[in-house]
Amino acid sequence: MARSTNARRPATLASLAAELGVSRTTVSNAYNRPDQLSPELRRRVLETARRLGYPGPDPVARSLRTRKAGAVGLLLTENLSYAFRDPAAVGFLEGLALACEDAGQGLLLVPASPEREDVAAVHRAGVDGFVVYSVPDDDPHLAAVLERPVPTVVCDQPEIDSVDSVGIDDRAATTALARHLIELGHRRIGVVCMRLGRDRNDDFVPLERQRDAHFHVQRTRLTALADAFATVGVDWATVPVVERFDHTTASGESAAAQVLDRDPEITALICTSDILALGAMTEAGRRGLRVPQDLTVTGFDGIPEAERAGLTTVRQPVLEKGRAAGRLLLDSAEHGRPRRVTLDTELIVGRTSGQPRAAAQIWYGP
Amino acid sequence: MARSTNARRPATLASLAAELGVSRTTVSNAYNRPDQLSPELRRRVLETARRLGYPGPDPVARSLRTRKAGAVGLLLTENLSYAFRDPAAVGFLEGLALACEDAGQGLLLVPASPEREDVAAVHRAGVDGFVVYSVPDDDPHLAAVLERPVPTVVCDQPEIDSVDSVGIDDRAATTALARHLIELGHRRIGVVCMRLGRDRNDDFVPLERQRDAHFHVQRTRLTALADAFATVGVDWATVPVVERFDHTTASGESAAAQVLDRDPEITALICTSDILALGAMTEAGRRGLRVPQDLTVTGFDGIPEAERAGLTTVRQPVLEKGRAAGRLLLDSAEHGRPRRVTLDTELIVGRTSGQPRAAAQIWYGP
DNA sequence: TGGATGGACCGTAACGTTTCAGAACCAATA
DNA sequence: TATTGGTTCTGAAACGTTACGGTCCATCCA
Repeated sequence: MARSTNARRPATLASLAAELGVSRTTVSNAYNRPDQLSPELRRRVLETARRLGYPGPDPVARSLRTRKAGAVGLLLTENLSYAFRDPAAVGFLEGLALACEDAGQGLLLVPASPEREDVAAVHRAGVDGFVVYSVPDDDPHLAAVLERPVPTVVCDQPEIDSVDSVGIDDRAATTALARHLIELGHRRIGVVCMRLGRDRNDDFVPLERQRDAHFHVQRTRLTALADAFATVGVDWATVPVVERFDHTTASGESAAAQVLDRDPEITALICTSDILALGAMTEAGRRGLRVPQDLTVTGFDGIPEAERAGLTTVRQPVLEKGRAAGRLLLDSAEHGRPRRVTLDTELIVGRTSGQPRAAAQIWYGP
Repeated sequence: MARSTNARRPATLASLAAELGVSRTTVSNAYNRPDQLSPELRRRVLETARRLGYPGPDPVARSLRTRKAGAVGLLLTENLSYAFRDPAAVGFLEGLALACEDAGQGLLLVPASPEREDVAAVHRAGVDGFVVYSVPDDDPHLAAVLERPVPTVVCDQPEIDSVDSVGIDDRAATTALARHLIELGHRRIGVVCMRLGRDRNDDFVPLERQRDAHFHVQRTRLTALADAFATVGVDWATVPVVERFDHTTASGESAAAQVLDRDPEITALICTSDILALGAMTEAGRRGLRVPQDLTVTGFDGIPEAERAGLTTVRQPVLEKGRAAGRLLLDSAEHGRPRRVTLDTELIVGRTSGQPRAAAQIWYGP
């Protein structure tokens, strides 16, 4: 059977050069450095390439030779569904994508689901650097990234020696939020937080688990809350803290319910993300609790939906965070010590925080 | 000056083999096929690797040899900001990312801004296939993708010979929407659509430009509207159609204003996306027009925000679209003719469509 | 006419890996 | 003892490209 010309072994730069009777270098130059050969020869090369079905230099072979992949890897060990549904994560992604686009670099989403222990995807990623966004500090994927000999920027992670990082001052931001609540008079509070480790624990969080939390951001916020409320005599051990693995409004609802079931007397429910807070508001409404008269609810992030809802929260510049991470990674200038970028946050006092009933009596009482 | 051992030329599989006095094959096997060598030797290999700082097989070299990049390229020639701000696009991305994750493949966002004529990024992308999402049919990036000898799936694009595609029946969906409005009695309408070509034209759209629109989806929807309204005697040439380059609610606002300025008598404003429709509602409110009593507004996509707003729209399964595109691309089974996946849509009649004033008089008059 | 200049092109040597067919060895079987 | 079968390891050949350091030759100027 005669084979069509298409079916034969695909053309390469070398075969094209042979066909033309020129050197491989010349063919390479025809694509990469048009000024290095005569226009006439270049035309012939390109025409012959078309005739032979040569699709141009193979990107992988090129990468091998030039030692440049032209892409940045993004590691976010989060179930991708949640990542794309969390406006804060999407904003980060947008910022990072913009930085990459500006630099003409691709952005590779590395397939690393939390369940999958398989680190091979990290090894297989052909990238010039990694951005690691909010993964547990004991995640094997993170370890695998750090073993790769490429620059890395971590974001919302504990600082690592000799690795650049981007983040906010979670402690200061949380402290400001806590002070706001303290000044309003809240002393009996509950907390809803995101997952604290790689294992699922949709339940109350013992002090030990809070202290050993593997998500740096969550741990820092909890500690800051504990410290702030300690200054006004609140025993943190008595504060109900509930954790949710899935980062959804539904989680916020059920977690709020769990806290309120345990201690119906709390006057404020502090959530470590807006998504959770929005769910908590739903649950409050379901119980006939008015916000903020009966219950103060706060979030964290400052996503648009929270703003619309008038949520008291901490706004953080998520897009800038992504952009900063990208810039840091792509700015290849030599730098001795690791660079740290800390972005500003802003306490947004909305309509969901107010004085607790008891405090209100003190203020407005006889 | 003595150099630290770190500064010397990085270790490779070959140098590691030399150090150990074994063949390269054996070292390769130590990483990729542990069952092919004795546990003892494997331990030695891995230990020596650690000592020499060998980070494991280079992913690019591996890709060159295996002819697998382990990643899928996504081409969306849209300003990335708008892509990440459009819930429909994010939903698509989520679906595609899920499909890739399931298959253990990476997802590479190819940096191709609409302004940038530079197609090099497409050539440079080390991927096993491409997904092309809603780019103009004359986009040079698309042409570059089609020249690459890798499988491709196009989405929301005109069908291309021998290329798989995913989409919805835009014509049928739009026709259903138009019929709904026609049955309500609307005859005098205005249209707000997304951009129709690579050039910016934030203005009214002549018939010719509608017909020659390079965005398949927009073109199809406009044609379907024209045909549907033609059946009830509406001369499409008299229908104000306004285009906006940027896909934002602000665009929806200004476009609605432009239409209403031109013809304040219209009873329905049809927008080809929910984002635009939400903006149009804002503008209607600003003018004191009640929706739907004074003005009917419709969208397209069925994003959550539209649902909350009670928008009359067409819901399309954006996540499924992304997932289907990914599955199609990654299902490497040989298939003769190109595959076409058409997903179902649903007309959502919300609170933003009603009878026009004139029609209402007919119904409820004396 | 000699020498300098610069454009056009070339040959070789990597880049770091996987694959494939087999070699060497050893134990067990006939 | 010869044969078989299995495990463990090897050598050489790709995979397709670009970097580097040239050579060659026509042209220009003095």
